[in-house]
Amino acid sequence: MSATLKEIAQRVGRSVTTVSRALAGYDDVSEETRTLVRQVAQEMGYEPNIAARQLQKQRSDTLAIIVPTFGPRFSDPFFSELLAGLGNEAARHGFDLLVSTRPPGDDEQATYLKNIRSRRVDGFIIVRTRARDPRIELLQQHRFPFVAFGRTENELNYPYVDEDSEHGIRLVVEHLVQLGHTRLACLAAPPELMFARYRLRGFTETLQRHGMAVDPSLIVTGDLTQRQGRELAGQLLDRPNPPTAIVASNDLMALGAMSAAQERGLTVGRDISITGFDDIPPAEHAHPPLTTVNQPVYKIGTVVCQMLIKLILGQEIEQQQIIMQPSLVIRQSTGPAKPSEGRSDQ
Amino acid sequence: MSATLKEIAQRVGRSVTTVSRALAGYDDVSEETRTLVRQVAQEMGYEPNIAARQLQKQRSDTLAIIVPTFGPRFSDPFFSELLAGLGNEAARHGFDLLVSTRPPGDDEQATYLKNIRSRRVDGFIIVRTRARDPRIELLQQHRFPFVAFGRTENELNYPYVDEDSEHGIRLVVEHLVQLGHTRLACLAAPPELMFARYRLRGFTETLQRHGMAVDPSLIVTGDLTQRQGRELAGQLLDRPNPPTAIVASNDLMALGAMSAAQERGLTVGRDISITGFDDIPPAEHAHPPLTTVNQPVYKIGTVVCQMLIKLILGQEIEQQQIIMQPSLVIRQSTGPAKPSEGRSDQ
DNA sequence: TTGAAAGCGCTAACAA
DNA sequence: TTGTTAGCGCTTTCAA
Repeated sequence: MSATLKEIAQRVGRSVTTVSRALAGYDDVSEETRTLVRQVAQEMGYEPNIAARQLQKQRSDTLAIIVPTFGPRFSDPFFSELLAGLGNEAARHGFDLLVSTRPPGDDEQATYLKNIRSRRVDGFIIVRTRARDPRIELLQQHRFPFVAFGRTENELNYPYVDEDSEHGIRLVVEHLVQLGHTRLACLAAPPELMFARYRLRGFTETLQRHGMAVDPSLIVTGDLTQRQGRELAGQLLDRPNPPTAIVASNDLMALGAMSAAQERGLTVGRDISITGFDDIPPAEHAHPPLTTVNQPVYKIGTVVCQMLIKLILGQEIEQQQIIMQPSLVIRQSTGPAKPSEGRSDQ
Repeated sequence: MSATLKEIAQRVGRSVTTVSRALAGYDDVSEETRTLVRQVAQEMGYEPNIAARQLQKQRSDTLAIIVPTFGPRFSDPFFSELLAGLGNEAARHGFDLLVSTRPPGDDEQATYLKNIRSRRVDGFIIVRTRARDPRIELLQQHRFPFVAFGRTENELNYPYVDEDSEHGIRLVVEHLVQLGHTRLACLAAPPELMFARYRLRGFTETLQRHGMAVDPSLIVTGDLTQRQGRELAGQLLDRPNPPTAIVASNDLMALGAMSAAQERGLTVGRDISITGFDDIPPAEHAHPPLTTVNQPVYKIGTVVCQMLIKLILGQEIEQQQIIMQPSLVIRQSTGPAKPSEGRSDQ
């Protein structure tokens, strides 16, 4: 069906070697031969057999991302956007992107190992880094190329891109404090996720810096889904002395929290302030539009991808570790704290 | 680094062939040899080299999906979920999933051709079928395995899974008619997309069946994003004689429409009814929760994937064309039409 | 400027 | 039960 070098060679009356070199653009092929070969290759719709080339070159020109996710369904716009960034950049460099989802755990490790050993891919993109991340340890141990989106606890010496979550949340909290809020709740994320720690730390430290007490009962942990944001925020709001502002660790939970507030007849931005993190498209188009922290996910995807490809090609990387500064996007889901509102006791 | 058959062969003092067969589980290998080989392979962390196997077997055990998308960013939960369904099912059968995004057009075709000719993948998943779909024609012409999610205008004889959009919208419109609505608007989708046609047809035909006029000015076409849903619905609502219900072609636009209504001080489900299609997770957690049509996207992903793998393996497919029946999910974004409200003239 | 030969790691037909 | 041989399609020495 699709042509091989051999077939072209027969047609042009040259050896396979010569055809190969003509196509590869080597200059030790006569102008005449080169033109002829190229033309015939074109005519025959020649496209090199990937497997053969891989076997010979010991490279697959393929990148992999294994999205750590619980449950079969996942639908976070955050990931769609990251995938688009990674995929488009990979394509620009002639690389393919292999995507799979796998829950964290032993099976996950096995999948990495298998891909490494079978030479299935040339490098990995690691997302949602964990405090102590076995994936990174495994990859380092095998000296296998990878770039992470996120840091780890012990700050190993590996290439990563991350945004400064702590700073992002600081901006959020300061914005709320300026608006007069004093009872702030936090929808935190699972503490094994590094970004969750940074965001939580940004929350508590900024409050403390402003001389405000941190009420541990106002810090609850969710699984980053809209559903949980809605449930947990609901519980928070149903308490006798509810918070006047809710700082969510991601937009999805914030959006859920908005629903919870609205279900209780509250007007978001007036009766309660809610903030997110990520700035996914729905944040802008929610009602009211969500105040959040903009994280350039698409951009991060492209940068991560570029770094990984350089690593694979053995090129120099200018900067091995990149921290991007996120920015606060003030929309209408935040507003001044209501004058007195149930402070004091209770 | 990672072991090869040859290395194992040397260690166990057998030929490469024997090792290969022992590992493959052929029964023409002595029990003793088999055990030994397996054990050594295990010890050495052997994993077959994919490229070599592909080259030999002329199969890549890889599926590809090229998501047709305009602009670099895309973030539709619909696709995340479809990807999860496809990917998980593929993994179950030992297949990998290659994901890329490419805007419709010439470059798209070239990408398909390249993957076919280079034997990069064994089959394609086609999504968002178009009325006359060049991808399907190309693939058919090359006799290359594929399964589509969606039909085409001329209903070619190819394997597909689709949901009955026409029926889905019919359920929606009948629900609204029962609630007393008479001025229904439609946020349609680009007409080259087949599902857009079915949904629009479902809209107009159901209205007609109920003896209601179809006002062409109440049918506007959007690009399926939340942003456009918001803009177009806004325009609709700002008219002198606005609709009392808006039927959107997908959830994202419906969610945008809800924001538009709320920005204008309307209470969705009371002052105006809005419906979606897809039943993506945010639909359930919006405020108010969105009345929509449930489409089992994850499930469709798994079925499509199963069919494609059977096709590739040359197995019999029971049913080449599958139409799934979607179901109406009534939530709070729809409610009775307000008594009189600006009917008559204007 | 060209070609013969080897080999990437694997599987399979055939022979022993 | 095992091994020899060939070959998948390509790239890359090395020699001519």
